[in-house]
Parts: sequence; structure tokens; C-alpha cells
Amino acid sequence: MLNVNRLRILAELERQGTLANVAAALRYTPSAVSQQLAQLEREAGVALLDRVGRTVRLTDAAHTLVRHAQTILRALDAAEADLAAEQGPASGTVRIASFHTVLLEIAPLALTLLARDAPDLSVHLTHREVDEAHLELLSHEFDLVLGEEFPGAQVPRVAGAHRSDFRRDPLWLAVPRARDWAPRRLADCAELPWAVEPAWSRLGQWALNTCRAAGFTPRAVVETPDPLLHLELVRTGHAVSFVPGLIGAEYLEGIDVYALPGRPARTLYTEVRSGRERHPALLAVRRAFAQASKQLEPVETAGALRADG
Amino acid sequence: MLNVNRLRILAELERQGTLANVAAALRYTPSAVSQQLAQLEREAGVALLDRVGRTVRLTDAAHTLVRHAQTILRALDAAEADLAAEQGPASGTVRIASFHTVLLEIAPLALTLLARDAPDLSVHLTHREVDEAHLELLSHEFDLVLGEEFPGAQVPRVAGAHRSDFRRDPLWLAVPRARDWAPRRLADCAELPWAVEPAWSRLGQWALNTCRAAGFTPRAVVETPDPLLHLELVRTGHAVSFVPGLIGAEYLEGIDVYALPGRPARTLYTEVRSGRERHPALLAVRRAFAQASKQLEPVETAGALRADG
DNA sequence: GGTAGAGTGAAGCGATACTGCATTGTGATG
DNA sequence: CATCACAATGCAGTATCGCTTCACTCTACC
Repeated sequence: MLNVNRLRILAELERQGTLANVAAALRYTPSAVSQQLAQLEREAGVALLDRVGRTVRLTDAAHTLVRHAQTILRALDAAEADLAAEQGPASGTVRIASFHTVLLEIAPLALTLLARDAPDLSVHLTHREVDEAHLELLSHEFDLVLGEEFPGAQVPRVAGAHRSDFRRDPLWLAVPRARDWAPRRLADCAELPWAVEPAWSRLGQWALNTCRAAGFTPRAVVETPDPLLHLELVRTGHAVSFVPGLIGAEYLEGIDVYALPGRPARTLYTEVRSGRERHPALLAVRRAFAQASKQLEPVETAGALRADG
Repeated sequence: MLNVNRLRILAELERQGTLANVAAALRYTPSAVSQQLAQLEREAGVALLDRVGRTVRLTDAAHTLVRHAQTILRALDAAEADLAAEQGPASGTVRIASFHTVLLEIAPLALTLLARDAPDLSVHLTHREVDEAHLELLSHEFDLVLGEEFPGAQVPRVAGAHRSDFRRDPLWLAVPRARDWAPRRLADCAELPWAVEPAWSRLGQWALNTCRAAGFTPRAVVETPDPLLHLELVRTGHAVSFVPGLIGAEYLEGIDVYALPGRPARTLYTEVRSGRERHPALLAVRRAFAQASKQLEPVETAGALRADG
């Protein structure tokens, strides 16, 4: 019978690329990883690793083996989830990765709900960008990640993760409050300075596409992933910016927000590793975030923009 | 992460019922089994075993754990099958269980074919009744079992085994050859002495049902699972008997066989553990038995009986 | 009440899977 | 070309783990 732990190491190697990274991820020494894979190769009877340069690459046989390993690891996760469900109230520690807005607006409420509903459960929140967090979810760095999906940039579903959407969050335009001017279409802001997200972020990507669809490329006066900085620049009259509807009203002093044509919205979701979706602790966390989200209302808009062109 | 070997022990316990049997099946001492299950219970955090009398019973949690264990073990089997397929020609040893007729008529031919087509493969044939063999397949005593299914006694399909039918084999009535007498319906043999299979065997069960449907209960002069003994008694004029069509013509000297009304036939099949159906060695064995079966023809009947009543 | 069989537990031992360290080989850099 | 950083591997030592042995308890059945 093949050794499951060795299969797990091989599966991790497919993700991590090098033995050294696998060792770091699984808290082994590289030597241990090397020895275990060598043993697995001996037991398998076929070559699993191609030495290419100073690193290794999986053979086809190794890749099919990894597929099997993944169903095994999923079943193990599911078994543990079922066991945890038998144990009664959710307990243990859940490591969560979240991006900025959710961390700012939803997480505090969710933590309050969790403290009430699952007092034995402890939570560890880490600030991560979505794509990075997704990978770290798969390699067991996190137990649950919060994600966002933007219109026109559908996130592919992967077998290793179980996703659950909990909110649609409208995307708005934020401009400095002024008596004598109001945008009527997005293109009216074409010549203004913008506060933008980095282009590699999901929101930044969407923003860029949206502006381009309106016929212009935003001129960035500042680029940062922090939406509060965006708003500070808007308030002080130095920029306009997109803002998620979830942002608290207290950050919108001196700022007017406008709904965009077509009412675009991002989808907020949670992700756990497949097989663990029935784990009571993860169920409790998901429930808490969903409930917390329900208690939050988007602020009023000053109006709606018309479609461009 | 739960230990897969311990899960395997638990799964085996569900089949075997007692720790002692598990130990025998897995070639452990009972003490080892007890210790491993105790450890699993500790890791699981929930009770898995109920001590009832001097034996144990699985809790609900244990049963769900076994379900997960089975998908894991299937995936492991499938992984090994894929690995074996990579290794090129089928090799190793296949442990086969077969019942009498197949062992007598098909197996020799199949072995010949295998020796030609898969010379690196070695085969170990054991004589077993079907139901017994089926259980021993699941507990890894055998890699492949030959089975038979009779009309009116459908064998339930189980998830742990992969079945493949390879022949329908007619069931006949065998009577001593005589100039002055021939049966015209089954009930004509109601008063004659019978050679019967044991009632616990699948063929014996079917025979009993068939006679009862014809309005009589056979009076047994001899009860044995060995069809050659049946025929010897028929030839010497001491009994009539049912006989499978697969029996060689050389055993039918001085015997007339009659087709039964409705042309009942048993289905011959092979069974392997789920997940291993793509194992090259098992594929080769199945192919050999199917081909061997094709080369055998049922002998001519002396006529066909009419329906009773 | 005696006996056979099921399960458990302590002690001991061998296998196994790590760590630590030294070594090889590769690729990037100056 | 020399140097350096780093990936992978091999060897020796060690600690843990999982098994066997053996003694024991408990139950079911004569």
C-alpha cells in the first residue's frame, strides 16, 4: 500500500515546484523531502522526478499519482470534518485570510458574532490579497480565505477549493463633494487625477477595464491597495476613485458616491479546502461572515451615472 | 492528519466483526489491532467502539469514518493500478478464487492464454465458493474472483467490487441415457432420485427453486458441490441432476441433457476490488478468461423440455 | 465452576522517518 | 572566469512508532 504521507509530499511538490519549498511548507528539512520522494519512487516502480538543471520536474506518472493523492487528501479532510462535527460545538483555531474591505467592515462584526455563537472557537485573521491567499489555502497555510470576484473577470473554480458566495457588493465612483460640479457619466472624470489600485489586484484590473470601456485610461496620482488612502485623497480633492459599496459611511465625509451604469458589483465569497466544507468550525465562520454582512447596508448614493457614449 | 493504516484497520473491523478476525485477516496480533484502534479513537476524539459483551461494535461515527476510509482505499488501489499500467507488461502474481465448473473447464485454457500473452504474470488459483470468495476479495485475500449469478437470485452490486460479466451459461437437466424413456417436462423427474448441490450454494438454491416451481421437491440421493460426482451418478443410472452447459462433452458419455423451459442460464462474471479495474494484470486475466470462454461451446442437447403445468 | 475465546495493557525491540551536516552540481553575478 | 547562492542528495545518528510477546480480565457457554 502506498504511503499517504509520501503522496502528500508529492502533491505538495506539484504546487511548490522545488523540494526546498515543499520542505518549508511542510516544516521538514529538504533532506527529509528528498528521502521520502526517493522512497516513493522506489515503491512506485516508475520514475516520478526528472532532474532538470538544479531543480526537479514531475513526470506524467507523478502527475496522475498526484491526482489520486488529491482525492485521498480530500477524503481525509472530509473524514476529519465529520469527526469534528461529532464532537459538538465548534472549537479549535481557524486561520483566515482576508483582503482589506472585508477585514475593515465585516470582520469585526463577524468576530463579535463568533464570540457569542462559538465561544470555544479561536480565530486568526491575516491580511492577504485574494490570489495569494487562495494558493496558501491549498497548501494548508489558511483554513478559510475571503475572496472577491469582479464582473468580466470570472474566477475559475478549482476542485481543491469549496467556494460559497455571501454578498454582492456594488462598485461606485467617489468624487470630492462640490456644489458646482457633478459627474453625469464616467467619461466626465477622464481628465481628473485618479487614485487607483495596483493593476495586479482584482479591483485594480476591473477599474482599468471599466475606465477603458468608458473611453479613457485613468491618470493615476497615487496607486495603493488601501481604499482608505483613496478616500483620503478624494476627500481632500486630489483624486477621484472607485469605491466598494461596503465602505462605512464614516469614511465618506465630504465625499459623494455615484452608482455606475449597469450597477456593476463584485461578489464576495469564502473559500475552504474541498472536503472540509462540513467542518463545524468552518461552517460557524462562514455563517458569522454571512450574518455580519447582512447587518451592513451600503450608504446612499448621490445619484447614478449614465452610460457612456 | 488521520493515519490511513488505522482507518484501514477500522474498515476491516466493519467487515470482520471482531478484533481477532481483523488481526487474522491483516496478519497482525490482536494486541496490535487493539492498540491501533485505541490510538485512532484518541486521534478522532470521539468514541468509535462500543464494548458489548466480549466483543465490540462500531459506533455511528466509526461507520461514517469507514465510508471515508473506503474512498481512500479505493483511490490508493486506483493509484497503484495506474502505476502498474505505467510499468509496461502485466507482471506480479494474481490470486484468483474460482468455483468448480470454471476451474474445470475455463481456467486451463485461460492459463494457456495468459502464459502466451502475459508471460511475466504468475497466477495462483484457489477453489472457493462464490459468496465466500467475494468476502475474501474485499479483505484482500484474493485479487480476482469468479462468480456466478442465477436467474431469480440477483446478486446485489456493492461499491467495493467491480464486476464484469463474461458469459451466459445455460442450465440443463442431465438424465441417464435410455432407449425407452425420455423426460418431456421437468415434473417427469419428480419421483426420481436426484443428485443435488448443497442448498447453501447458489446453484443448489436455484435448483431447489426450479424444482419447487415445477411442483415437487427433489429427493436427494447424494448432495455434493462437485458436478463430476453428479454426472457419475447420472451415468450409472442412480440419479438425475442439473448440469451447467459449460461442462465438457467428455463427461457426458452415457448421459442425455435436455434444455429447460425458458432456457434459464447463469451469468458468469469476474470481480475485482473497485479502483483496481484498470490494473494491467487484472485486465490481462479478465481478457484471458473471456477469450477462453469464447472458445468453449456447449454440447448438443437431446431435446428441450416443455413448461410444466 | 471450568474453559475457550475476545479484548487490553506493559515491556521490549526493530523499523522507520526525521535532523544535522557534508557534498555535488547548477545558475546567476561580478 | 571566479565566486556565491541555492537546489538536491547522501550518510550517520536518533527518537518515535508500531509491532510482538506475554500476562491479564472479562464474557459466554458448557
